Amino acid sequence: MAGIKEIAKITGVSLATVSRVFNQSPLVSEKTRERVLKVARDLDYRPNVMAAALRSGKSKIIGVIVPEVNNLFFSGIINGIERIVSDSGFHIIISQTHEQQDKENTALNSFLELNVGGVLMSISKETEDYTNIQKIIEAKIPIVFFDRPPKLKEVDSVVLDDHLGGYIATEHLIKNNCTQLLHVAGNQQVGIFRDRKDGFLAAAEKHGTSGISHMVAELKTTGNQDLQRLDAIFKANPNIDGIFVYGDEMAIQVLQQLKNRNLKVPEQVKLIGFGNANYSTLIQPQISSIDQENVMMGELAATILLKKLKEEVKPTTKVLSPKLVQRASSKVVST
Amino acid sequence: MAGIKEIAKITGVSLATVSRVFNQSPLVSEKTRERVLKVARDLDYRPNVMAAALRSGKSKIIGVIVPEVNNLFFSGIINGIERIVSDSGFHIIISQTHEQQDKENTALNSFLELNVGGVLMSISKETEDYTNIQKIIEAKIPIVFFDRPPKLKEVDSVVLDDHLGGYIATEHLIKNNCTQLLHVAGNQQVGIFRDRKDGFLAAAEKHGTSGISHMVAELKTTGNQDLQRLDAIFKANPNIDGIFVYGDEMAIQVLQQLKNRNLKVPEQVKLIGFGNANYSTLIQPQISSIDQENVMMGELAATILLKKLKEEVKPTTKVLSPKLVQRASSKVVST
DNA sequence: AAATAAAATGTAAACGTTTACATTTTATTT
DNA sequence: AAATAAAATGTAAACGTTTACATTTTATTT
Repeated sequence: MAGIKEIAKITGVSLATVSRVFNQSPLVSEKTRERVLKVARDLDYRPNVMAAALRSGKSKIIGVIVPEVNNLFFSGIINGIERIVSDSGFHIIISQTHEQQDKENTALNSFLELNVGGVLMSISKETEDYTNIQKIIEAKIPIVFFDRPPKLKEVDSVVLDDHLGGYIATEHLIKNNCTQLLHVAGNQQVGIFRDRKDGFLAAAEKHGTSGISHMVAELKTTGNQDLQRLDAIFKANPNIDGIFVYGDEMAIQVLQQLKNRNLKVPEQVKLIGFGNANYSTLIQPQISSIDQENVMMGELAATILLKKLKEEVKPTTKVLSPKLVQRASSKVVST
Repeated sequence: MAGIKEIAKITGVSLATVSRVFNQSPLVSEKTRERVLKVARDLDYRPNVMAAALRSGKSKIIGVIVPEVNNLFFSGIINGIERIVSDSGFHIIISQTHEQQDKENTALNSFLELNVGGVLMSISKETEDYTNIQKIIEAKIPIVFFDRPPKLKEVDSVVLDDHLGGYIATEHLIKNNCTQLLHVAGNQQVGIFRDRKDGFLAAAEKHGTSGISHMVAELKTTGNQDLQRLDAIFKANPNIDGIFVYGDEMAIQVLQQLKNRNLKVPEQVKLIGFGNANYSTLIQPQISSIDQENVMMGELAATILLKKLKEEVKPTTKVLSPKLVQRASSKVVST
């Protein structure tokens, strides 16, 4: 395998100059640059990332930490990141936390060992101790958070406006003539679920004067108990005609419950989920949802990181707006 | 950040000896080993992976290539790999091909640049040219394939017995009193889908003498046309009472179709999918499926790779047996 | 106790780059 | 044309390990 040395010898130029060519230094004439690149191509030269990393103290690796890889939201983000990073010469290394702080710490330590050039991450639900994140920051490794930033100031992050998402979903139901609203809310320990509920409340209360009533059912577990509680609510409140569910997976199950009660969707009850998961479309009727713009989120986070790798920029928080995706489950049906 | 040099100085031992300690060389006395490890702990020493990789030509990184990360099958495999590799000091780097050969090549080249210690991969559906894989093999980098090996001899691989899976699924339907069998088959270009179909045929034909009849509907696209064709089949063959679908995602859609035709599942028609995806349980009735033992597959592939990293072992192909997971959609109902 | 073998340790070069500093070449100004 | 500034190139050390080979120490055999 040819190295910088061979290229230097063949082109009759010094090691330093060859190195400069590959690091796009402006301190090299067009003529020699071309000569060097030609020889490099001929020799099928590929820079030794390890050597460069050792000498410079920074590797061409970007560490990505997500709670779970097998999740449409996060895998979409990863795709967005890949799209941006792929032609920048950086390699991506993905770690999962499975929502466990110790796995997160292991991953962060791994990144330190690898001298990663930068980090993109979403913190786990469990994480409350930020010392490992601080280590990264102290090591001057640029880090950008997406979706779930830590409660620290002066950090870069790209997040979704979940409050707005809840608001949009609810307003959509109201516009489509729903008057008795129900929000099936997720675990209120989780910030984003709280935001979605608050968005629901804000929209519902805004229209409260015009005969709109609303209620919230908060789910605790993911087991069958929750579903039974929900069913009891449907039984006790037969007038419910619009439901906003905090997530698509639960929305599918709510749809099943409604079917079991012989409530027609969307004729009698309109339904909207959150997350725009692909299985929203596997079922009949297809379920309306709120798209989280996750690919965009990944692209943005990566873009910010790449910029930080080049120059000093002060921390920013970018807030993305979710988008309504209307499908059959919330359509107005003329009778 | 402390290095091997500081440790050597403090313990009064040479660089080489310190290095030996961290590489579990047997050529170091218990006494000095302990002394070195103690000092290392005190200094919070962490070996510089880059330097080691540069000198030895092999990095402590294992490259993993999957078609798609957002896929329960592959993410399960990744989890299996992580479980085995995590406490071996190796780092995992995951790349997706999105079933495109050029992305696969990019990933493989990336791995060469990073001097990965080993590779675990499942080739993309598109891949027919193995030159990049050969490059890895020529570079003496151990490689183990899972689920989709290339058509090369002398490679290590861990695969699923899809034929057996199809057979088990079909036999399950027959045992549960189905006599008019339908197999909804996937794209026959794909080897595993062919195997599943062959398994179906083998089981059906074995019982053909005892009044079992069977037919196959092969799907070409994933669009609505296929669903319409299927519906036509159901209409023309109202006696079908057992359906084996090549995958769970399609199985959900088949279930919808059956419901639309007012065919009761499992009372009138029994249904079984393949893959044991989590959404099989989101819907009513929950869909029976064939579990692909993917976590086990990842664990096994990783185990084989780690062994290959230590010693010379000759290529093996390990075939895993899929398992039946029975749920409501194929239960026998007493009337 | 001497001779030999085995175990433990040490020396020094090397892996392939980057980079601070020095030097040379080219372009610009007077 | 000389003086100066800017651009391009070169030199050599360094990054933190590993490892072939050499040497010393310890254990074993005669």
